[in-house]
Amino acid sequence: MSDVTEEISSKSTRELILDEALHCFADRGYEGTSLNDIAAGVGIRRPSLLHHFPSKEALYTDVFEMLLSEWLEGLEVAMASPASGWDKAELVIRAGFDLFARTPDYVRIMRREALDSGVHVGVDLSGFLRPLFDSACAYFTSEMDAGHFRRHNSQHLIITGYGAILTYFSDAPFIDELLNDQALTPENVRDHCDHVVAFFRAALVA
Amino acid sequence: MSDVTEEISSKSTRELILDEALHCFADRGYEGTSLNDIAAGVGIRRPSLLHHFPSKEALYTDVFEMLLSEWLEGLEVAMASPASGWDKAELVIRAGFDLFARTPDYVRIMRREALDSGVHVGVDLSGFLRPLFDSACAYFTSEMDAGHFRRHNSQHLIITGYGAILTYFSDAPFIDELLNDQALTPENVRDHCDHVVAFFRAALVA
DNA sequence: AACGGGCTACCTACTGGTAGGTAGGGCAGA
DNA sequence: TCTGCCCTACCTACCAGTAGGTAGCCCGTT
Repeated sequence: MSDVTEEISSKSTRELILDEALHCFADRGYEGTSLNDIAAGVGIRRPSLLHHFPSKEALYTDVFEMLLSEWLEGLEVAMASPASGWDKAELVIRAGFDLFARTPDYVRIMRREALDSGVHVGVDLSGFLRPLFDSACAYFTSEMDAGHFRRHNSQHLIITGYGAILTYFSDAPFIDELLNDQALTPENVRDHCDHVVAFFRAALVA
Repeated sequence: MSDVTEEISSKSTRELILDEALHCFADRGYEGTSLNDIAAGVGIRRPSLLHHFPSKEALYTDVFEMLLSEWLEGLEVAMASPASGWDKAELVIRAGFDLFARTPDYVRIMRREALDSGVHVGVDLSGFLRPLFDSACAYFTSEMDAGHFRRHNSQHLIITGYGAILTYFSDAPFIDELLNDQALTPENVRDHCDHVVAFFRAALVA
């Protein structure tokens, strides 16, 4: 019970910090973000922030774990679907787009982490994502064996899909300039999602 | 004449600095790299480095302009090829892979720049790349109109390709972990290139 | 009275950048 | 051939500013 009240009373500021930290880290990266920036965004001083998190790295790790758990949850639900064949692949692609469109800041943090080879985060990133990767590989391979999909190397296929989907969100500011338009409006996200789905379908389904 | 000797004597250190800066910026980003890091890598002190470049930002801009000119050169040659239809698309994809495999550090800097919306660099990035983007769009659109390719939205198609190709190099450390293998060995790069070519061919060529 | 959550004031380490000095090569003129 | 000068490339020492983090006080709630 005391747990709960403690949670409620402290959660507000703590969550405000997590939200602001998420946004700052996504926007300017780990090194480019100072605790002063985050604290100022919340409306408190840096030492007050450090009252809630023991260090910058601990704060970052907490943000990153939020990210991972949300992704894992979102994708596992889609991958556990009883659908099969192309329907399931499309379902997972669309789930990924929904997930990433909902949390573009997460995508940019993940991309930065991939670039930095995970030096800032104290969690076992590959340990987290390998199971998803492996089960996705197994799915595509079995569908190819069954003749439902054209034959491709499953690992490379998934890496290609990962890059194609994530890039649209991570590089959104850059794509804005290329398109002379806002990449992340709901319509444009849907358009791109439809395109990726159609593209992968054309490549996979004979 | 005095120009030449001046160039020869100073070029060596200047180029060493540019090389080291390229590597550091790619590895740890603009904010994560200090001038001390770069100077130490070259084997000189920071003030000596600032003798060759007026500021950190100027050094970064020089590195980035090296990148842009090399990319522009490499891709324009491929895009100017007289080939047509799928042959030309494959040629450009393979040229891109060659280019990026030769200079993976450039890819990572470009990706960081895309994430940071180009705040560090004093050059007009979209102005540089828009012509390539637009002419690639025009090419695919005309080939689709001629019935050589399946119909897709050209802009989204190129963004998908851009993401699929670049990610393999920018996220190489991350992909290493996923594959339990070195992503950037010549064999693996060739394999992935072959995969992307086959994948795009399957999606585009009816 | 105890305490949670904020504050000011401070610390050390390090940042990008500057000031000023030095070693040594190239070169014009005696 | 020697001498004096300039220039490049590097150095040490320092600057102001900012980073992350700590110590300790204040104050409203319980």
